[in-house]
Amino acid sequence: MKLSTKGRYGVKAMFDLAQHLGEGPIALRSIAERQGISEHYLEQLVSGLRKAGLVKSVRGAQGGYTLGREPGKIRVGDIIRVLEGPLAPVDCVSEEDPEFCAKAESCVTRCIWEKVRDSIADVLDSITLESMLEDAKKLETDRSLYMYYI
Amino acid sequence: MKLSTKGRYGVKAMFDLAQHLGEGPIALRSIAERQGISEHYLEQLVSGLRKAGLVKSVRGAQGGYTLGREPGKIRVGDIIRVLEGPLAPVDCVSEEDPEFCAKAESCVTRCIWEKVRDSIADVLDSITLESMLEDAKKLETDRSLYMYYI
DNA sequence: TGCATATCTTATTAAAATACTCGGGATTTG
DNA sequence: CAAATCCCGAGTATTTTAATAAGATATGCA
Repeated sequence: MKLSTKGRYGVKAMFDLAQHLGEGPIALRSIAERQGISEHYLEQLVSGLRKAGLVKSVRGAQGGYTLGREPGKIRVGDIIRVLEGPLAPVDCVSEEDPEFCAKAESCVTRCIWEKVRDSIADVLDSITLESMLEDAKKLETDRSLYMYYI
Repeated sequence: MKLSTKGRYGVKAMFDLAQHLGEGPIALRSIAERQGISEHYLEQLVSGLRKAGLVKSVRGAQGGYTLGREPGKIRVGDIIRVLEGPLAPVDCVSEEDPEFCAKAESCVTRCIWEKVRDSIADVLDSITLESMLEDAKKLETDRSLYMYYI
């Protein structure tokens, strides 16, 4: 039940883009350096995000990537689904075209995996890049207040 | 974010044992046949479950396995944790000894993985073998009622 | 125009994890 | 004793992961 680096790196990279919103296209190299990710590997991940419309690219010198739409309209769930495939702890309850199983109607364990899938989806779809930016801001002021009292 | 066969087979096998409660020790071979699992592979999984006290073994002819405690006191989460390791979508929020990360205090993505972990744990720890038996019974009567009306 | 900077695309690969398989030993019942 | 069963460790084929590499394409700027 682990996320691969694809999902983790992808969320990091998208959040990095959100943090640099309005600064024009951001080069992958700078994202990779800030987040400590292999640039070439990140390239592959971002390629998928671009095809899904989550980022837009600008080629050539001074090029780079920007968010495909407003941060409030990009959910962490959207990112994870692109990079890790449809949410599903097991294939028979996949969000899209679940694997057929003859016993599905009478399967008790299936109900469990459905609940797990839905609870994960609820969490990931309730968090947007915008809400993450707000959280980061809050974390920042909390920390500076804390420093102040010490 | 997939469960491996270890977790899936393990839950199936434990539920099978619950369904045969009170029939004395159940041989692995019969569980493997009913559930369509490789017997030798299941052996490895059950070995872990035994060390964790979730099943008891009886060696020798007519031997087999029984549940280690009442079905109401065995949560699906207990089974998954034994077979798949501590719940954690990423290592830095592992349920036990999470991987150290210097940026943990100010990490926004970390909060996400914590929420995911907790929501998964909530689901898996709310389901016991006993509640699964009840669900199975209910599914059964629902299906026979349905058949009756056709 | 030409060079530096980027994205884009495909192929290859090393290492790890997964899902078994196999062989043999220990223990108990009939 | 023989059959059934659990117990244990080693070996292995396949798949996935996480990169790495090499080159093609596009663009801004001097």
